[in-house]
Amino acid sequence: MPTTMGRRERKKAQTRQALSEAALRLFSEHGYDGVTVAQIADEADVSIATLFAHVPDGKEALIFDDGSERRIWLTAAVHDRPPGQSVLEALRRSMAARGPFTDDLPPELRHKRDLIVNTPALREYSRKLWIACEEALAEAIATESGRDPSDMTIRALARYVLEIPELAGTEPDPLAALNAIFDLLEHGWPESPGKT
Amino acid sequence: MPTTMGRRERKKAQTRQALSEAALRLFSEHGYDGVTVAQIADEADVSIATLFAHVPDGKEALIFDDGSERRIWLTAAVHDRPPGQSVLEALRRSMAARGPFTDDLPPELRHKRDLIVNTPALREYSRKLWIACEEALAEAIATESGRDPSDMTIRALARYVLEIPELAGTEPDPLAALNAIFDLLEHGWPESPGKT
DNA sequence: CTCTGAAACTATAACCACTATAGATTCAGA
DNA sequence: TCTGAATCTATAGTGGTTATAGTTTCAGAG
Repeated sequence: MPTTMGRRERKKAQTRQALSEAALRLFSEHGYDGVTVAQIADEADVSIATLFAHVPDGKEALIFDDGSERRIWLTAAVHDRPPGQSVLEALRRSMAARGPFTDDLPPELRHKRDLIVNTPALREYSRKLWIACEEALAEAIATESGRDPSDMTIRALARYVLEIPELAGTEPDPLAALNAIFDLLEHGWPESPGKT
Repeated sequence: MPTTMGRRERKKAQTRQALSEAALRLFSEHGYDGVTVAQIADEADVSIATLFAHVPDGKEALIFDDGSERRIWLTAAVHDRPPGQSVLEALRRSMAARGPFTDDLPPELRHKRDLIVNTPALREYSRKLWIACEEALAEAIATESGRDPSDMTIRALARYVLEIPELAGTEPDPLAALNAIFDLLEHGWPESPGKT
């Protein structure tokens, strides 16, 4: 067997990519709500049934991958951090280099990111993909900090970290927002005890 | 004008309540996905068009109110807290007495709460209602703590607090989970600096 | 009390996302 | 080469949701 997949899987990947590109092109041109899945299927030259066979999560999932890349990337960021660096610091730096927080991206990806951030349905689905990593991230943090993985504090921390892209992504200065949020998570809410 | 509304608004409220009750009854009996909006409209003896006129947010919104009650309740919890009590402490106590965190409720409301917690679509919509209060809560916190309302730290705090019902609601001991999360928000993530 | 206009309701038809089914084609491995 | 599974297709259907146009019901003005 050759290292490249067989013709079958190659065609499958081609079809999936054609759908992804068609969707991104049409969304950019007419807006998310201005495009029907029928148009996308047409543009990619497949039937509607085929479209849904490739993208079981529906219309919003068309321009995303299946999310496994995110999960791997996250757990790696936690486990492979340099010595002496805290888990939160590692997550902060990794996130800052990614997603909505840097403009150091090919223009094509920037356009895609802007489309996602400015389209509620896509932003929400992006959040879903992040949240789907909650368990994996919680496990990674539990391992690294020697705590119990069922500790609610860990689950909450994982959730709150994964919520950051949606929370900070729409801010005028996303990177500053990201840093402010990580500061909150590291040190807590700095309130003077109460009113007089 | 009498203190009670006119017949018109009374009938409107009646219809809305009939829809709400019909939906709750049918959801409880056949599950959320086992009921169509047509059945609900039928049970409430109105047309489908009328159903959507009363509940513009769609099927999931049928058993919820419009969310304004939540908003009022939240801002009151912050502004009317006893002297010497911190904002987070006030929110912690208020939330603990409500929603998924106490069983001190009429059995009818308990059933409704269980239905919501166990039905993904309803749980998600409940979260939406909470998040819709983010801006109001952020403003309240900003006022009480003398900070700038556009401070990202405040927005994040508000968001994280409003995320608690969904985060802790499914835990075996929701109240303990709620307290653990509030501890995290108050004191931050207590991590030893890093690995060797 | 009556008129008038707005609001609520209705039936109907349509749109769109999504699913189910059954059959045709294509490829992989025995 | 043969067999079976995967892919794709057309088709028809379900269900949520919206638009339209017309009818009934009420509130307030005169």
